[in-house]
Amino acid sequence: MALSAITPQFHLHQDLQNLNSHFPGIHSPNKTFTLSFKPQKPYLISSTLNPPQNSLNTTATTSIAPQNPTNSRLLQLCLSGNLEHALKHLASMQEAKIPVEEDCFVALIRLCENKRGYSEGEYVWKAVLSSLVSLLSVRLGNALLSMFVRFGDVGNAWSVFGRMGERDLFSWNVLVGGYAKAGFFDEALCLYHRILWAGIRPDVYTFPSVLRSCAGAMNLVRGREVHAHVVRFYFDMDVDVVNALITMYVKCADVVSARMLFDKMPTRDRISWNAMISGYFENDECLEGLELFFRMRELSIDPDLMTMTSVISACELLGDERLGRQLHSYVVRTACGGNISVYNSLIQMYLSLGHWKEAESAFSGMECRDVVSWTTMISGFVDNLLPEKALEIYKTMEITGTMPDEVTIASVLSACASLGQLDMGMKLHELAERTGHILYVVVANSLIDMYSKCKRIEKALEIFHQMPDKDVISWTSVINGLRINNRCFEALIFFRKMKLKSKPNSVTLISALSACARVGALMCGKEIHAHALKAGVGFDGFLPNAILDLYVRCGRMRTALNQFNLNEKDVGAWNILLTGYAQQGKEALVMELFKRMVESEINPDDVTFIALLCACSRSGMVTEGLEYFQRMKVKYHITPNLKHYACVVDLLGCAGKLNEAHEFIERMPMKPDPPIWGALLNACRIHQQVLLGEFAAQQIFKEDAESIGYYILLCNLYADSGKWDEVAEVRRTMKEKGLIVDPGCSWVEVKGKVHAFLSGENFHPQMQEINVVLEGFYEKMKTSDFNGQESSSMDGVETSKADIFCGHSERQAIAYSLINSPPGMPIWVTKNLYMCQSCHSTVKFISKRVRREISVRDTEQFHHFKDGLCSCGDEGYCERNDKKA
DNA sequence: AAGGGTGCCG
Repeated sequence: MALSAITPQFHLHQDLQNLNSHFPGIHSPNKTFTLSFKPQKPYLISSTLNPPQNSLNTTATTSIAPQNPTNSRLLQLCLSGNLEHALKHLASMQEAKIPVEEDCFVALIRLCENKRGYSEGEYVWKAVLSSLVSLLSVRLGNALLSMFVRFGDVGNAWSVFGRMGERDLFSWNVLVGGYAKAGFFDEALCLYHRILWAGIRPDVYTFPSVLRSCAGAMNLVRGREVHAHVVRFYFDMDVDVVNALITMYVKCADVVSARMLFDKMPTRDRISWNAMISGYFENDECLEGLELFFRMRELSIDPDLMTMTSVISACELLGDERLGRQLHSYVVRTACGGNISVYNSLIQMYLSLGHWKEAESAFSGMECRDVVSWTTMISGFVDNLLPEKALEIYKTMEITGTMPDEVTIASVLSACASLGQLDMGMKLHELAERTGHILYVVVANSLIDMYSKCKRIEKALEIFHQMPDKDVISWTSVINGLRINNRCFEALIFFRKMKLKSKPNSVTLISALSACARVGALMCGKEIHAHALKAGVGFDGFLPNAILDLYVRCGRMRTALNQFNLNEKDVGAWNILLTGYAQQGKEALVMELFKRMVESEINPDDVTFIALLCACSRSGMVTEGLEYFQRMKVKYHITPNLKHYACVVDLLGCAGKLNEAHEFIERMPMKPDPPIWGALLNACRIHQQVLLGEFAAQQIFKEDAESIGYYILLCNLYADSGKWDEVAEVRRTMKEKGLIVDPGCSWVEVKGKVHAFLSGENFHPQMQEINVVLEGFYEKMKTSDFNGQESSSMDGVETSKADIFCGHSERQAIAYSLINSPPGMPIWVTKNLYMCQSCHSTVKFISKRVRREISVRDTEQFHHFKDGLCSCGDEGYCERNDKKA
């Protein structure tokens, strides 16, 4: 039966009459008693009792010592704390149908409560129920109420409450407190008003629970009403009640009211100070909080553990490392020194300010550590981009025998994710399954992220589908996982599904936008852009730059520039634009834009120089590129990373300076990684330097024998040099290793819908028409002199050459949009692999025949085809861009 | 006799 069934639906004026008749001094000005009653959560009860109108002054049944020896024995067992025997004794008494006296039940219930024996308590409650003739006495009922509330079982507490013949204020207070603690704030407030209607005068124990409910519901209006009640009942001088009021105001974000109360207090205890100080911190008014903390010190009131933990975490918010160190030394000198929580917040403070060495020494100096200490270290190392150290700490934690909780597991998983440590991640998965921690949403979310980042997207999807409750982060993780596993199309399908169930946040939108940008889904991206603006998050965090990135990657530079002008022009925005122009092959614009960036006093960062180096590399501007590389180090004090070195190798190598590139690698201050050797291998392919290329490949396979891209490069190197036996050898190795070439995939957006074409698959409903159209073009190409220029490279060996890794899916995409879009409309295709020379020629031909602009964006750059020409320049294309597959 | 008020980890 629902709570509302026994909650009388009072009419407002009737309530007021009631109230006025009991407390003539109290009337109902303003909004004080305008209460709304929401439908209640259902609780099973088997009583239809209404609370008595006035249950004050009811006396508990006087307790009488047990009359018979069996009862005496039970009482004795209870008093000696032997729950197990007591329960056995109870069972035997029930079997023998010996009535159990109230005293025994009360003692037994208290014992259950003290021993935290929930199931035992429930058993006793059933025993009480079965022996119950009429209604529960106040004494027995209160004991049961107290026990169930302690166990957080408000359902049973309510059931007990309903079976009580009489109740005193204690009964009401316990129940209100139980609802408040269990998070049923509306129910607690409803009960509070029933206390008033019943004509009972609340006491100092009532208000803290009621105020906690107002705070929990973030209901300032109700909180103010209760404040008015406090004043009218003359409890506004009681320190505990006023402390609760301060806390209520603080949690409802009304710090000013809290402070007014605090200032008016005739006496304050430490809790008043703590509530007010931490209240300031919670409301981001750290300076005021610190000021109050110093006032407290001036008044020689010693801060306690709670004061210290909250002030220390305020240093974290303020970024005040100096004060943090002072507090640290204060903590060491005082009694707080041995406290785990205080130390935990110190460690957290150091870690969040990036001083992980201090955190480490504070941590190692701790006499004892709890799971929070360990977890703080682990997640702190993850945040400080030191996942290896996070795993080290976790391994030590395992040795010391501390059991990880759900937060620990989530943090360690995030370390595994950033390290790509699948083995460790799978061990944690097993652990989470075994301990039941997988039921926590955070744990499952971290697992999705870990599996995605370790390239096990199927596992990630499996976990996602098994989750009973998915939150925004679950959806975002799976969308992002699909995106980073090159399954952007599916990512967008999930995004659509998500919108029906859960509200995407700005992180979700960024991930979805990035997926759109990847597959060139402009309309879909625009929709998300509009959604973001409508939801009022369009300018949150990285979202403006994600939108900019969408337009740039879809090749809509004009729209991109508009967006750029709207955005706050941070380094990120400039970098996106620079990278975009570099991909469009507009080197001169890149240089110009960089000049303007510097003029507008934006400091370039490492990414900026990657864009610049790429632009130089693409246009063969070796001198300029090397100059930028120097400038980055000398003028901007940016230490080049592996990606910069790879860019320089590419720059030198593609320009034919292979030996210089090799020497450059040898001179590197760090160990070259596979992508750097890959750049050299690619250069060797362009300039047909088989020996050096083979050397580079050897270096790569020593470290990375699983990435398919390098095998394809090597294959192409051999193919371009006519070494067909070696090609076959490499392909055999690939097959042995089970490496599968990504199927070519092209996306085209027609009428706002993205269509994906997978090479080798023919399941598109219009596939027949598409093939007819393509056949037509091939026929015409044969008869025209258009294909003359590349006939030399297309004869005989064509199928064995680089083209085998293309998939040619872009042809289908183009044919599809020719059929389905109006004449003259430009066509935009996005591709997951590099466009092969044969496709390049075909598309050039098509663009001339149909007089349409066709843009194909492959993994490397944009090809804008118009009137039989491509923006990349045909020579340039053969040289540089028919290289990597 | 019991019940209430303050802090730390993703």
